[in-house]
Amino acid sequence: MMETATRCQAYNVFSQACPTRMVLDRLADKWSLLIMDRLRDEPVRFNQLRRDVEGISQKVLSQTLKKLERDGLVTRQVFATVPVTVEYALTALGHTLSNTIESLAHWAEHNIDSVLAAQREYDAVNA
Amino acid sequence: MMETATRCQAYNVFSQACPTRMVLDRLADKWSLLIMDRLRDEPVRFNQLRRDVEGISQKVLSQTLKKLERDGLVTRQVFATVPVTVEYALTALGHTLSNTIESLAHWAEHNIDSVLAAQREYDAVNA
DNA sequence: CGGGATCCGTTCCGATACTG
DNA sequence: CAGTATCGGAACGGATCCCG
Repeated sequence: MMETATRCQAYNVFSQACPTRMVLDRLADKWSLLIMDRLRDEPVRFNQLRRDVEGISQKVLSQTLKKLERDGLVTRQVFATVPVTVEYALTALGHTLSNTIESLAHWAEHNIDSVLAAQREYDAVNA
Repeated sequence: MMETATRCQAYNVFSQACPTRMVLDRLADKWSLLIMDRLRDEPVRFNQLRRDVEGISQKVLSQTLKKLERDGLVTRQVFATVPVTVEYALTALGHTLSNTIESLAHWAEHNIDSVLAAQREYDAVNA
């Protein structure tokens, strides 16, 4: 388990060279987790994804999907219809991650009120 | 549970107005999760945090801590020593989130090899 | 020690236009 | 339908200087 030279020790998770941090850095953007969450239950086509993940531009969607595909989390399948159809889906690896994403979403759902309350209080004090 | 007007339904997690997305947007930056992970076990002072979370600048650390404090995830305690001492720590709310963060870190630790392999393969094909 | 203020390059990102 | 290419503004983020 610890034979990989680049793998960080537990006490060194914060080092820049730590691969865990590399993964975290890659996923900690505005859209990646959201897109993966949308793909959790079914394959989705490009423009459908664009409509469902509200607010994302087509450029950024394209870029993000490419990164997720490169990381082995998402597959891109082209169907030779006219016009062409492209389906994006989670890989097996992607599915293992989506469980964690869901727990993050659940935390947010359950604690949004506390967060909003804290923000209001903070803003009231720091007027 | 669903009485809050701004809370999204399960089928609408991707809407911009969804509070779950607001929380996700806030945490999905380069440093927030990393800082919270460092605070998991003990309160940490500003410059110690700066040293431990490798690569973060003092400006960005300061900004990120302020946001985390505003969200009610982190507390800031000032001690009137000379020179002044400031300790950052997780709130109770912050601790409930840190469990999820840890599972994300564990996923990364366990699957980094698969991700790196996928990247190499992708780069080889798209030369 | 724990920041704030400023400057400045880079990256991000949205809008628009175009293509197979 | 599923993208790519280009442009320009906005936001991010690092380096430096300064202060209580």
